[in-house]
Amino acid sequence: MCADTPDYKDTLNLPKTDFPMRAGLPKREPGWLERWNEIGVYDRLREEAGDRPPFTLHDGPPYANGHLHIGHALNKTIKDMIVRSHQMMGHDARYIPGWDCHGLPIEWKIEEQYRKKGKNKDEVPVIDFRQECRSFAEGWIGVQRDEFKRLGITGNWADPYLTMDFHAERVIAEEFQKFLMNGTLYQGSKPVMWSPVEETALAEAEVEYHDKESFTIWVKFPVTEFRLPEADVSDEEMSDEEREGIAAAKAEARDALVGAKVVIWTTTPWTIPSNKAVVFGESFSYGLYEVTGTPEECWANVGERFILADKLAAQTFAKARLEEGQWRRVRDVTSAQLAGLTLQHPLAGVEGANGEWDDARDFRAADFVTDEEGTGFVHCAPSHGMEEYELYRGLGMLDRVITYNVMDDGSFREDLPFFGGTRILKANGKEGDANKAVIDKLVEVGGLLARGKIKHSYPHSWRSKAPVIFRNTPQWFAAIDRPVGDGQDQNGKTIRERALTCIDQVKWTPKTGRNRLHSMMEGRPDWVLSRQRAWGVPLTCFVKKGARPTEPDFLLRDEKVNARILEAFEAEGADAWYKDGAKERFLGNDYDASEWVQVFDILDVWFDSGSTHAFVLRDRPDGTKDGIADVYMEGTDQHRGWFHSSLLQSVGTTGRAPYRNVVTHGFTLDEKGNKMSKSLGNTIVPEEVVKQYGADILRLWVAQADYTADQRIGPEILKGTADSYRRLRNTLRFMLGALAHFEEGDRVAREEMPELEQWVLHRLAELDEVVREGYRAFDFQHVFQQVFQFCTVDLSAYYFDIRKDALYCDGDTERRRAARTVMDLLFHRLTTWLAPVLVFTMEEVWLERFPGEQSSIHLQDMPETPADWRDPALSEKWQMVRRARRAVTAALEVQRSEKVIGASLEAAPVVHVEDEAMLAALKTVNFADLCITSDISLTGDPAPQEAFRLPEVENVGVVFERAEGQKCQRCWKILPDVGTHSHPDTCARCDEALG
RNA sequence: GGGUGUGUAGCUCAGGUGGUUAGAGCGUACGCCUGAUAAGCGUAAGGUCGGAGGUUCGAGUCCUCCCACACCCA
Repeated sequence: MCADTPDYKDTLNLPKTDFPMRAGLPKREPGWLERWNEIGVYDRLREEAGDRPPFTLHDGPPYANGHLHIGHALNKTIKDMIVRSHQMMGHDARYIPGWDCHGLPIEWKIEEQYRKKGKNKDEVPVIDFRQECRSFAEGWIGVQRDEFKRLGITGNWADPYLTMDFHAERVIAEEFQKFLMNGTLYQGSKPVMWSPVEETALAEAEVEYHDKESFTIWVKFPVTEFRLPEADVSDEEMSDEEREGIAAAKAEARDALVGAKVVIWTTTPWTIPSNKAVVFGESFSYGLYEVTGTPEECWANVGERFILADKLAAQTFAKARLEEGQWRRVRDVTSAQLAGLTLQHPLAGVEGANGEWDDARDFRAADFVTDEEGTGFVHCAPSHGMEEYELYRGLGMLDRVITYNVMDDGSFREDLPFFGGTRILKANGKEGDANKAVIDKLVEVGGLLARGKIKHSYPHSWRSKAPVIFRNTPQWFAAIDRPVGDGQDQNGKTIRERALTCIDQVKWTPKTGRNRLHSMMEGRPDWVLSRQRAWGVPLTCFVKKGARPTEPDFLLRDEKVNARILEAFEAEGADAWYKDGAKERFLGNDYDASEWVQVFDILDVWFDSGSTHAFVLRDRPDGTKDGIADVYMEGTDQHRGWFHSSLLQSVGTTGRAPYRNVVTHGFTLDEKGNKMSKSLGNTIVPEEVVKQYGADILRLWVAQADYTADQRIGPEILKGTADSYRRLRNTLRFMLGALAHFEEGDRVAREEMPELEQWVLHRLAELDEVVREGYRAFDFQHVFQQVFQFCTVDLSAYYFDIRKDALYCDGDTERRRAARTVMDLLFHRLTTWLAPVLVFTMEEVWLERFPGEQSSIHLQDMPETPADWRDPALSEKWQMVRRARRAVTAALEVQRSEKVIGASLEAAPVVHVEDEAMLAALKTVNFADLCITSDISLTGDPAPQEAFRLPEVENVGVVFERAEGQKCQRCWKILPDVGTHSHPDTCARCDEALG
């Protein structure tokens, strides 16, 4: 540049904006939150909803306990993006956040506080205890609400739903009463972990495992009979010889097996009196063994025969003190033969037993038998073991195998022969006398083969540190295969039938959710509704004193009693159940209170949350018309949790599902795909991310991940997310700069625009469909990826790069006005499309252009796309143009790397186009502008040998030529006419622009 | 131990019904620009498609087994 050439920089229309390149989100986000609060965005959208179609995402309530972790953040962010995107697509999208308030973890915390103060829970009145639980939950609700809001989650935070609201407690009780009245409620029993010391049932989370030394015994169960299945000899095809052979073999086996003893091994001798069966493993190899010699002290006799798993025989005999050579294997025992055996309890027929154990024991194969330890046979006391209980429940034989031998305090019932009154554990938790009594009796009757002690991991009470036992306890169940009988049978008669039918009326995202829930529903047992706890909604019912559960008038079913309970709960909460005189109050004058027992179990908290559809969707003014939610959205673990209990509950009370869509997200893992844990030090806490990067980065991480599967998060991933954010932010910043002082009068109609602008509009029309379809399918990842790539590939690297020349250097030309019109249209679309994800940043961008106290992107809808923007023919033409451009750009790159040129404006290449259609197309556009060269020549002549070609762009050869002329000091193009105009060192265009 | 699901470049993801040298963006390296400047443009490197068998003329895509991780259950 000559010394006397003016500096033209100030005469250009350079981008002008105060929008900062760096966001400073952690500091600035709270300001926008404050602003939305002042505007009252959520409420205003509700007020202005008019006849917008409603859209309701029903919140699955988090547990009101502790600070938020990354899973909470993921969960609520997805929900928020669903709600916001539907709002902006034209719905009235409502969202009422909720909290799950009742239940064990809160009870614990309160008990823990008691222990610190040296107080005992049992000495505190229940109502006081419940009140403390309530305040505890309230405290955490406040904390979590603030933490959720900080993430930019919108919703009715002023009036959330709580499962401990009085109305909620009333509805939960009311829903329970529906099960009471329609006959699906019944009392049964089930083995649970029971602490004899505290005389209470324990949940899995309330036990801890410690090493414990236990008695271990090997017990003989005599074989009394052997019978092969009839089918074996009645086969018509069989010859007489075969028949005789089988009969002979059968007789031989019978001689060998009857009188032999099946040996079981157990570490809980006290369960032997409750034994009802023995099971074996179908695939193990078993043998018949005979004792051929014995040492001095031994409980086996010469000639005694035992059936054992071959793999475990030697070690069993060793425990019985037999030495090598004092026993021999006689023969195989096949599983078919095992199945033909009949067993007897070792105490059968013993004098003084009063026939207690005389019935034949059930004997069959089961899949929980192991051949790793023991004998290959497992003794079953289904009252004291989960696996055995499940086995016999599945067989429908529970009534034959359930015993009631063990009392609350761990003692045997008084009338149990030999052992009545003995205790498994003493009151102080130490070993009682029951095990010894059982062992002694077995020795006395010759029922024991061996004994020993073993150290093993065993569950202990978290509170008393004493060992626990498995014990069947009375519990309340909802029968899921019994006809409900409420007349709402359009989807089936029983709860299970209805649930299975309804699953197929729901849309599952991802689709695999359907099968997950379906298989669970097919296989699940009756719903155990009762918990022996204090903080929750009680099972509001009465049972007749002295009546058995099977008697028809066992349960009190009276609408008037129910109504009194509900009225009290509505006004006073479920505490009313625990107040003095509650029984008399609710039973009223119609019943003699002394004849009825008030039930004090509380409902499974899954029943609470399973009922939210009733007290939220059905009952709230901002619920839904039909009580059904458009969407339930939770983690995949909720197939067994909330999706499951909500469906069971809803189907049992309304006959249909409470949701139309079920969306699930996976779990959040660390960067390597492992579970996060404090001990591994790989946890990412939302609060930290917000502090370091801002909530928008966390939200963007959610949008970039495939949330339907497990996702990963970690320092590197967050850094990548922040990088993407910056790229996008700068693109928006450029738009803002280009739009400075844009006015309505500058607007140019589509048909007046250059084709390049029309092509951008075509892309916008395409994207509009992608965005809306994506949001409707809850597929944020696809939406964001498409929009983001559009911004980088189509805008930043192409359209913006090309139009910088016109935007900066043109005077008030139609070309420039068209470009700015497109910028404006882009602005409205990009901001609204991205607002559901980047709630803070899009507000910032929006306010930069449309400041104002009441202004907010979140009050906007996504603009409709005019039908004529879509122009497939134009699009096809411009794909061709862009292909040719790629060849030119690549050709220039060669010159650049060889230091022939720096900027592309130094070039004016000759482009040989050997395709007529392409040549014709290129001639209709300003190809030099598109390639950002000072000039370009188009020719149909065949390209010379030395021309540059791209293998993927056929029929185009580029011959490099340097641009002729001088550099225009204003627009930097190199043109021949520079210097011939009134403004020194300018080209014609710039000269005119300068006026 | 059982059931379900996931596994494609450093990162986030595309890859209808099996068919040419497996794609994109980000990041990285290098170059250009210095009028989007702690920015912008371009080029390049980078993958035994978790592993091993099998079906097929041909498999990231179908089948079997295995491995890793996760969730649910026992």
